[in-house]
Amino acid sequence: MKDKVTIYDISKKLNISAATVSRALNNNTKISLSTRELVLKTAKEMNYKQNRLAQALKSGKSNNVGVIVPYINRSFFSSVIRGIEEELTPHGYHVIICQTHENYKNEIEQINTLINTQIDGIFMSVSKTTINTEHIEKALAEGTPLVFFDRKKEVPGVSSVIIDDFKAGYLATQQLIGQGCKRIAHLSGDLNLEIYKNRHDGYTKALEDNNLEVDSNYIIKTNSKIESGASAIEELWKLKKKPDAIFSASDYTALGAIQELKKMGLKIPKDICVTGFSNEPFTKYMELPISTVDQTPQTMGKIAAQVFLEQMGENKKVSIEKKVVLTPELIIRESSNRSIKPVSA
Amino acid sequence: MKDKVTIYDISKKLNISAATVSRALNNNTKISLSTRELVLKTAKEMNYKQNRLAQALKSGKSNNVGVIVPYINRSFFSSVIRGIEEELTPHGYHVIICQTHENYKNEIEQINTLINTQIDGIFMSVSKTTINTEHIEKALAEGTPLVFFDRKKEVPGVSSVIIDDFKAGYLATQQLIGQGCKRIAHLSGDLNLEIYKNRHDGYTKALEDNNLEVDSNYIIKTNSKIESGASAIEELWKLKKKPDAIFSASDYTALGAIQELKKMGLKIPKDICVTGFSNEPFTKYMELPISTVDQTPQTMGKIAAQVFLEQMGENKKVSIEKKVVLTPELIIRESSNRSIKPVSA
DNA sequence: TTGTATGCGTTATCAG
DNA sequence: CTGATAACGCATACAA
Repeated sequence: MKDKVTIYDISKKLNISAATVSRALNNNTKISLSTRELVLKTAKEMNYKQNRLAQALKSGKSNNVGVIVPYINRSFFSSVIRGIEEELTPHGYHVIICQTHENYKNEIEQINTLINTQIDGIFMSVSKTTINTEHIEKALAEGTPLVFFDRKKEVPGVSSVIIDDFKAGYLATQQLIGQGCKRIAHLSGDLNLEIYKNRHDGYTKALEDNNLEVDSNYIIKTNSKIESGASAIEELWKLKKKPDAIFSASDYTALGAIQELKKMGLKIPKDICVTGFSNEPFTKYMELPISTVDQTPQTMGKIAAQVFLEQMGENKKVSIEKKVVLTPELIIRESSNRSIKPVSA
Repeated sequence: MKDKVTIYDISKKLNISAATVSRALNNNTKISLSTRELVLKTAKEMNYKQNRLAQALKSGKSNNVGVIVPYINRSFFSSVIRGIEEELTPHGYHVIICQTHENYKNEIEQINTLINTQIDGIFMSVSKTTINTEHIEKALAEGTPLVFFDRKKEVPGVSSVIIDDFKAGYLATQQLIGQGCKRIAHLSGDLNLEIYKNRHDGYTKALEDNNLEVDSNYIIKTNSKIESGASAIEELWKLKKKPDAIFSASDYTALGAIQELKKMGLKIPKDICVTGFSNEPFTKYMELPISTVDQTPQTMGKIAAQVFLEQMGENKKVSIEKKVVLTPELIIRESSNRSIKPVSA
């Protein structure tokens, strides 16, 4: 509609050159105070808006970053994105979001179109089906810095911000042992992802350190869905020795497990303790609040953004690789706490 | 790092003009099949990536849209964004996200910087503190199409996609009446927002239609927080005639109310029925699942995107104004259903 | 069908 | 301190 006003329009009106107007607007080079103020004033009067596109083309910097996640409406991911946005907005960056739907092919596609739009950086959590890292290496070769968060792959030159999933698995299991549990089952996720592998390893290490047997029958692979938790319990209850605790790598499977256990008439935490993972909002609100591990997603996003900013600050020739590992927080609630009286919420 | 390859590089290598390369790449104008294939082939070989920034500057179309919401990590908003992303990505658009933190000043700021980046359109849910609509009118005057979703303001020429909050309030209240409830309290939100006003109005209309008195003492303003729901109950219980049902405009206040009611020893739904709003994930997972209203956020996002696409298709001179009203779905769960036996989940 | 020239809005590099 | 000019990468009107 209304034609956008450019520095040219201002220069004409003021009978000065566009270059001068540009300088006045960016107030870096030496320029007379009087003309600068004049330019600033008339710019405002004429409702001038800088065209960031032209500026981006000229400078090669778009001031946009891309965030690639499996699904944006998952509590964890949207919280990370919130952290990224809040850290980057004050620095003039905009955040573009992309979803992979846990699909490797989409992930490649998203990276490519992001690169085409001259993105300044990419934040990503790889999808479950991602095995190869060629697409990531290509992005790097293209000169686009990349930061992994939570779900990472080993790629030289790529920074990452994760939590210590091993420690989280260890602490959670240790706490269950502390409640007197001896036969602790683990509902695991896709071991193709490091996070699930590490939670699993932390779990087994805790068992070993406490001289408890690691029984592969007690380790069930699940897919982070509620139903998956219920069927895992069914499977476990076919065993001769039933578990007396469940450490689930996901809150959803933990919930499904709890629902199934209750259906079978078991009392939680008296008969069996349960701990989940991720601190999904619902775990806190249940009448039987579920113990879980908080991954501090918002902080994770903020740190990832800071790592990116650092990277942009350096002379970008060297790709400094920074590995940040955040400490997870075990949140002990009623589902794994036998020492408190259950108070109905 | 590696220098980006341009159409110029291709043209040099092939001894043809850059214009021809451009045409071949966009395969619209008449061009010989042989050269087009040659260009396409060598483009791939040279790992050519189209610079969408330059293209955007040239065409005046950035292929980016902005989405402005209070907080991105709220289930409702992230689901709407998911819908928008999924509808727009196939059309080559990227989605930029902005948060207002329910702050009017931030909202203005966000709109302005979005316009500076030559965004092609804006989707937004206004913040609670937004009264004035000048900033929105300015965006329109600038030529940027805008689509409201859920939380809208009356601005001429702006399309919107919302749910029928009046109907939702009416249906929810009606259902409570159907359970035999006669003294239904309403935990309302900020009436500055149309959505809360409409839920409120639907509530009162249902009462009137059933010859039940509308008692202003039964209408408590809350802020969508859990604690707010608890204190609302405290306040209501100071009344001589206690309510026998609660229709809350938010799931969080409904949850707070339920917690407080249980603390006081009341049985839900026997002694009192409760219905919330938004279908937050936790309402489904509770041991006492909470009745609520589903706003079909993902669909809302998809429709909003479609309205935008239509708008872009038309000759953009006329700002067609489209008002879409989606039908909410009342989800009746145990907290307001006296006819089913409570089955512990 | 293809090439030449120009401009999108900025900024950087020169002169002056 | 300021002005003219080129360039970022692409797409189009026009000419050939």
